[in-house]
Amino acid sequence: MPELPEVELARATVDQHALNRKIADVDDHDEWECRPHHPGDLRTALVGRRLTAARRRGKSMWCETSGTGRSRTPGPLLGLHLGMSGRIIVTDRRGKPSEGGDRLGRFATAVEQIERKPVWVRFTLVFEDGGKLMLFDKRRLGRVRLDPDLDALGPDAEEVGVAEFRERLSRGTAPVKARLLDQSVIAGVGNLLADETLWRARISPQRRVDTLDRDDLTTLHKALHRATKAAIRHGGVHTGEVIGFRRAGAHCPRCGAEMTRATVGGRTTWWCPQEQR
DNA sequence: ACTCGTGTTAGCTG
DNA sequence: TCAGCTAACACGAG
Repeated sequence: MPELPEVELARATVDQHALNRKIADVDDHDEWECRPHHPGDLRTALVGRRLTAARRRGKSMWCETSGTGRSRTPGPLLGLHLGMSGRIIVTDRRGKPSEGGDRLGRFATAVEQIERKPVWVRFTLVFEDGGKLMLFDKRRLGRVRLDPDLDALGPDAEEVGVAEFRERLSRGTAPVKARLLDQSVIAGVGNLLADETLWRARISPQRRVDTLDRDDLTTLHKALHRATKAAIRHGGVHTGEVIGFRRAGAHCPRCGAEMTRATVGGRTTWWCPQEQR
């Protein structure tokens, strides 16, 4: 589920509903999700503080925290990574989930899921008012950590300018899709957003970056920007124009040619062999 | 039973 | 040393 658009929606939910509520308790028992911390570490670091801001770069999000008591010194950053299947759920004092930027009805499912699979709640902040911020993560590839290292991330895919994009993406000889997926080059592009972007730009995922000219890179930058914006607006990367056609026997929604599948950059990749060159 | 997967990363290779 | 690639991670879904 989570690529940049989903993480941005999660960040917006935290920003709108979880800030400035005092943290009364923390459930950080999941040693895998909270590694390398140990149970109680996050609790000790966070109880008594408030989240003061929700930030994001690529697929990584983090919250700034306040000082405790009289201390004005800010607390640690709380890093939240959704991994492959994580989602953030914030509830109010009555246990009702916040709507966030999400569609109607989605949170009803979230509540049902939590009730049906409480073990998939890997991390919880309990606020003084009784509400919670939960990381619900089926596959357990998400991560919670204090003061996460963000230095390895490239510029955010939604914000990077065309000149820097061209310069960073064109370095090396890898297939363009592998380069798009490399979070140290550009942060935020996942498997589906990469396929959507390349389809919009009419560029083959297998094209080596050293064969792309200036115009190709400009086109790609514009496609990435538009695909990302559209995904955020429509509620997730799965709403992309070509995503529903990433399956055997499907045909390109623009030209009708049969879609092709291969592994590129280590991930299952679908593209239109007619238009994407 | 067996394969696949919307993410990240340690470890290997040339 | 580095760019690039693979396997492994956890665990449910088909």
